[in-house]
Amino acid sequence: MSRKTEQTRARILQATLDQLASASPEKTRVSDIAKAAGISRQALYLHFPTRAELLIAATKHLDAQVDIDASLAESRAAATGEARLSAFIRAWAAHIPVIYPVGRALMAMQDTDPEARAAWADRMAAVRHGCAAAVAALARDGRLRDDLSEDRATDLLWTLLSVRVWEQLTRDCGWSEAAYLAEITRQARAALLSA
Amino acid sequence: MSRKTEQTRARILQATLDQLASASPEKTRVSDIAKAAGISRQALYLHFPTRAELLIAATKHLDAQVDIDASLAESRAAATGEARLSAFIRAWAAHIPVIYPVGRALMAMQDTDPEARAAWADRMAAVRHGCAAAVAALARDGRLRDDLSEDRATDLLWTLLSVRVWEQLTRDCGWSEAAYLAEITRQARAALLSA
DNA sequence: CCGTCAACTTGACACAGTGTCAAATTATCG
DNA sequence: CGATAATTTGACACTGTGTCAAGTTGACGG
Repeated sequence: MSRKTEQTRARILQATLDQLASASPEKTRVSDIAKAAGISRQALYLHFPTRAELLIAATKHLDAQVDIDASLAESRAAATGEARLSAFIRAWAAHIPVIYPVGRALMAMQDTDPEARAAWADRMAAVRHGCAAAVAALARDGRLRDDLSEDRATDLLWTLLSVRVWEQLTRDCGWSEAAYLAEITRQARAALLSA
Repeated sequence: MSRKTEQTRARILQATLDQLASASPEKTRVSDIAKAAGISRQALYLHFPTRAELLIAATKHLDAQVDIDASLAESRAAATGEARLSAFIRAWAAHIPVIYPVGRALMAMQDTDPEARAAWADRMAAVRHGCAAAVAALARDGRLRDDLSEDRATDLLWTLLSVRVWEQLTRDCGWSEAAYLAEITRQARAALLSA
């Protein structure tokens, strides 16, 4: 892959993210993205075989830029389970708005494209993994609600932290991100911690 | 509107609900529904102008069949705010699986069709109204968390009871409906009630 | 300075699904 | 039975994705 190919590829990916962020993701067409990248629609297909793969690649491109692992470092380093839970929620709450535009596009494709479905499921599985780690830390401290298995607790936390919940609270209900963070943290503690 | 027209209309609506329930709603085409109803695709368009309107009509048809108001009677009759909350959640939890297939189809169209969006938003607004009533009853009893406005509390309950949350817990996580009901009720109490 | 090869453009087309139209046919109802 | 409403058949426009082929541009090595 030549220097130029790589440059164009990056340009397309950036144009994809820009376009998704500015217009409603669902009605962003391949031709819109190509135009934003300054190439023809057909040229875009020389780099990415399908719309779904383009979106998936854009997600990875975004990941490479933001380095989610760094923001999770605080969570991993936490001394107690409770601290770990708080730090995890804080990191994730800060991350959602970043991935939301492309996430929305990917979610909208879930029904029609199995690849997009798998890609999004994969990312959500990573979040679930983080939830599970926080739950395990709580359990280790003996702070997990005793009528809840770790699996159930993970399901609950994962659902509480889902993009859909964030979307409804911040977009439909108009909550600020700070209000979301505060209330969801409280909610997660109420859901998981023993009395 | 003649007898026959009404019969056909009802047959189409029922076929729509059946089809939506048996196949994945997003990929149920107008032609599939017409076939299930035993008429031609074009004949279906004589009764419903667009796919969106058909889905909306199917939702109303379903409503007429199930009589949601009756199941909410217990909630409205509740003596205390807490009883009202529990009864409301119970009624809604029983109702979600019923409306889920058509709701899923409507949700999938939200991005492309403004009418479908409005129709679904309207139904969700009705749920929100029920949430608000339960919250108001709690407030009247002085049982509402004092650091929460009624609006905020309603937002929270409404989100907790959203179809997406139900979907994730019961479909993705495999929770039984009973488990969903128990945990969401607990969650709602933890979210709203003062200590 | 000139080929060559890769990247890109232009324009055409197939395909699926929605929605529209007109003409012919079949039911239904008074 | 006859008028009219309901339905069928078949064709077509439109949108967006994805494919294909032929021609153009430009960078780079010899």
